[in-house]
Amino acid sequence: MSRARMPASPIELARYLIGKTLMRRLQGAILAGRIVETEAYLPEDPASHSFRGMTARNASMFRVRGHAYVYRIYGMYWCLNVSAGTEHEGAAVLIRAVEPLASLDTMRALRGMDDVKNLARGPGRLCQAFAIDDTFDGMDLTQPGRLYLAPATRARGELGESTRIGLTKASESVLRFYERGSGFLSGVARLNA
DNA sequence: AACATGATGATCT
DNA sequence: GATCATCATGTTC
Repeated sequence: MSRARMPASPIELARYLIGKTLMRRLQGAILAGRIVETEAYLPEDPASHSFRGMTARNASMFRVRGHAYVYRIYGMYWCLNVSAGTEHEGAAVLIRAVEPLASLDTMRALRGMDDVKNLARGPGRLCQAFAIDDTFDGMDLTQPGRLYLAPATRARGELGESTRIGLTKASESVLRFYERGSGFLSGVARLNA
């Protein structure tokens, strides 16, 4: 995916990434998923890790758009973001869910379960299904490698938007985006209408 | 102490 | 099937 074609606005990037493909090379297998749900996290956003400036953990959020920001949540899961905006801006797009497209059996093995609908729905599950951890933090996702972004495999459906999920701060901001009608979304039904 | 979560089991409709 | 409470767990500030 070309960085030049990625919108410089973090919110626009969150919308742009819906429908695009997340690719993962793993021991000869190519895992692929269609991004169906994202959230934007902005510099002046109390819920954003970048809100209080750059630290060792969030440094990748301050890179130019298209780099991975991976962090650990609740002591047991990883979450994958795509850095957004310009260098030093401090924004990111959280990839919250993908629709599995290829190497589903590898994902099933990594997740320890069979149901396709639940393989990669939710940021923690997604990272487990794609074997993503902190070794990916800071990686450029615009170039083919262990993990990268690729064009959509089919036309995108209608875009939906809602408040973000799981937040205590800034929970009213409408910064979550998803492909309407997808059967692979996280969150509750009323947020997916 | 809080946390950008998910698995599980209880209690509904 | 939906919804809700509970808890496991490590890092950050």
